[in-house]
Amino acid sequence: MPISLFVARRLRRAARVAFGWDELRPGQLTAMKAVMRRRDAMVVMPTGSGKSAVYQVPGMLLPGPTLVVSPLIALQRDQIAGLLRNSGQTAVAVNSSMSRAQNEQAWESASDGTARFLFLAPEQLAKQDVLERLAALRPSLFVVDEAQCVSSWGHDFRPDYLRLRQAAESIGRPPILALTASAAAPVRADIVEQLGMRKAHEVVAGFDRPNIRLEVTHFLDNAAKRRAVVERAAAEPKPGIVYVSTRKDAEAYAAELGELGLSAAAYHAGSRSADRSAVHDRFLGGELDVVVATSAFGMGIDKPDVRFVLHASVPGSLDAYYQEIGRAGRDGEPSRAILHYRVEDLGLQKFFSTGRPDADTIANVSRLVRDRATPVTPTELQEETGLSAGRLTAVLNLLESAGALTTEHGKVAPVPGADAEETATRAVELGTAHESMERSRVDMMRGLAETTGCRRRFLLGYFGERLNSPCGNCDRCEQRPTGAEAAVGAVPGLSRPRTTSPTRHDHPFPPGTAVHHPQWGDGEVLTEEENRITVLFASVGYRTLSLPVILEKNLLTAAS
DNA sequence: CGTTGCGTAGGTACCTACGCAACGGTGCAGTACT
Repeated sequence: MPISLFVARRLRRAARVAFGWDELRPGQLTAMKAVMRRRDAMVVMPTGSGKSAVYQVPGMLLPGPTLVVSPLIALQRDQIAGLLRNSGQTAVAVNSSMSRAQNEQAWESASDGTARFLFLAPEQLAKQDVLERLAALRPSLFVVDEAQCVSSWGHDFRPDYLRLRQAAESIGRPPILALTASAAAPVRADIVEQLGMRKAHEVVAGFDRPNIRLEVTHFLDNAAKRRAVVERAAAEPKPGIVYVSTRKDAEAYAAELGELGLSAAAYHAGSRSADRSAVHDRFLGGELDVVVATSAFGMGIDKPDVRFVLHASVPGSLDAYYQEIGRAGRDGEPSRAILHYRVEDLGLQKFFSTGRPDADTIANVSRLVRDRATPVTPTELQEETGLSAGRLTAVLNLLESAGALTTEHGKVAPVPGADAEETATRAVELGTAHESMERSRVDMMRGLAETTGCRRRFLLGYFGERLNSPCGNCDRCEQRPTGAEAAVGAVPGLSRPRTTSPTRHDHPFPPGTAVHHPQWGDGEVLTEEENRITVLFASVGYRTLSLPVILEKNLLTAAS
């Protein structure tokens, strides 16, 4: 019998015995087989599609324990409980919420084989003693759950995410499995690069959630928008989530909705953790009509019957938007994603997307490392520079990417022969490039809000998925119900007959085309609407280009 | 980048207008303190 059939049979049997599943979905099986063949794998599957099983089933069959890097301690608890409940498997976690004795106990069960799964936050893997213990465990699989965090948090907020590559190498480099529910192409590429994945097998399931109606309402006046948010949240079928961009707004809207007699609560990182988990539990338990939340309310919210997600303000990227609206309608019933849009609201998101380390700080840290005769610990550097731990790690990450320094056994040393000035400049450039990409992601959010075409087509195009006919379930489609999308791609001044083939284009840059721009280099066309296209450039991020202009000035060339 | 809150200048005895500074999101871990 061919080996792959044999592996598939083992996987199916394990899934049946442990989880009681009669069969595995095609995406699941493909990804599991890659894991069993000790290949690196990048898996993008929607929540609720059995994504966790991709590591849980092979984890039972592989010889060594499975290490799971997971961003939130609360999420780790849920998954440990879920594993025990669904399959009887014992899993443990090591983190700061537990006593020293509890953590010791967890290490013990991981090493004697009682626990097959060990959950850790990335910050744990920044510690030398943790790495040594992990190396001794000889894990068979290195899982990065919620892997979008590598890209979205690693560059600034939680820089230890960018050190996972080194961590994996120092514990014997087991195969890496990255799991996420949503990641556009550049995010996937960033994850693969930052984790140092080799020939990663990619499994990307469909992004479309056709039961969620997409809608955007434009406002000029802030007061009018705020009134409309309250009215809409009150009028929609419950339960629902209102996303806001500040803690203050969360409190304000929750209070207003409460005054209207709704059962509403605010959720953000500024509240006490007991209050936060109470809101979480009450929402999942069906006691709350509406949660008004910042982006803190997200991962781990798996409630099937959320009927609407209302954005009181734009999120910072289509990735964030998609994740947030994706919490609606998981039961497959009709649901709504409503965005209340003001162009001014993009300002706050632009602000959030800045904050890279400045050139002086980078040069200073580089000099300090270089001036030392021996490798230096980050703690020492922190004392000398006065930078916070996170800030310093972000600077070190940039300098390391630029080839200025290396980290070994938890100590930082200069790369022999590297030009100090050149590498510092390179580090600054890397920071700038990342910031430019982040800001272009905000522009894509604007693109969705301001598109004149089908919103779902735009959104799916961003994720690299092409929708050939308009969705019929967004406000744009409803405004132009007859042959609306036949006009897509039309250049003003050219009359063209309505076509039954919506994939025909009268320009050489349909979505999916690889293109080259003299200033921005290589890119790929993502979406098209009326007389413009959106291109993702590797160097500068997303750019929206006017078709008449690029055609007239011959600005863009199709690569193949 | 836009909103908000504070202080001051203006012209009129308290209230309005303006300018400028501060603020804005996501969590881990480890330490200090009840």
